[in-house]
Amino acid sequence: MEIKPTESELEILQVIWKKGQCTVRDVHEELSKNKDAGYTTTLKLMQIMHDKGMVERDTTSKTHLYKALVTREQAQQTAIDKIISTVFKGSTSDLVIQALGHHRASKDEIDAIKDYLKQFEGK
Amino acid sequence: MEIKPTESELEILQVIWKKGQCTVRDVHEELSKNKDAGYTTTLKLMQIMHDKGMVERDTTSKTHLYKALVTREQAQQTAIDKIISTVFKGSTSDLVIQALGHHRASKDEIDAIKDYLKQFEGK
DNA sequence: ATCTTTGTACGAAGATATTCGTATTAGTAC
DNA sequence: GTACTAATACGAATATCTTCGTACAAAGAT
Repeated sequence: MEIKPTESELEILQVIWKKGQCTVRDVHEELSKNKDAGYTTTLKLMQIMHDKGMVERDTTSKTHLYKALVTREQAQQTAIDKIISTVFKGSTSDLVIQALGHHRASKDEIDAIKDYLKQFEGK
Repeated sequence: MEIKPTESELEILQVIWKKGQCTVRDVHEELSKNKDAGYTTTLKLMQIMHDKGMVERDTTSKTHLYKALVTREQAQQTAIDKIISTVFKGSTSDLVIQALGHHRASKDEIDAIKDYLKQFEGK
């Protein structure tokens, strides 16, 4: 299945990923902090996401409860694949170096990456 | 200035970045290899990119010559910033590790990254 | 000079994404 | 029950992106 959330869908997914389970109102309140859109706009988007199979919902009570079907990891992978092929000429290391260069990582983060790289030692 | 090339614009930029300087025909031939769209579609898109200030063009001769004004590095940075904030919760190291995990990097690439990380040694 | 080829300009149709108004329904309070 | 509130459903307007047909202009071949 092809996973390609749009801009707005990603904003919504972020809220759902964070809270785990959401009503439309939950999502809307959260989005309202940064952006100003009508309640029914959020509702409609979430309905569309449901149609697309990106989220599931429990409709037993009047107020529906939404959960993500697309995991954050899937979305991460899709996003990485896309930018590696479109702007990084297929080079993973270019991406990594560029990322580290402009987003000053903390020492812990650097250490985490170094640890991660150790597994390639013997090769 | 906000740089946010669309999907199609990115495909075109890739060709321009690679060749440095392009006619519409150059770009179109290149795109035709993977995709099948009309010549005037490519032309129109490049005109729009010009309107948006993404490319400049030399119109002294009948056949116009296009150059990119948006650099690959800028596009890379924009792309990274966006996915770090939308799907990686702001964590650069998550991005790096996820990237390395799914795109088996070559030994040379790994080495390049290790070298790069050395500059953080003393900190 | 005319014909053919190759190019640009431009408008408009089609596709997709976003926004919102209005109608309706379910629950709550009185 | 009636009125009020909070929710969903749905259609339609708007915006943005993509595609292409048609018109016209410049250059080259005969």
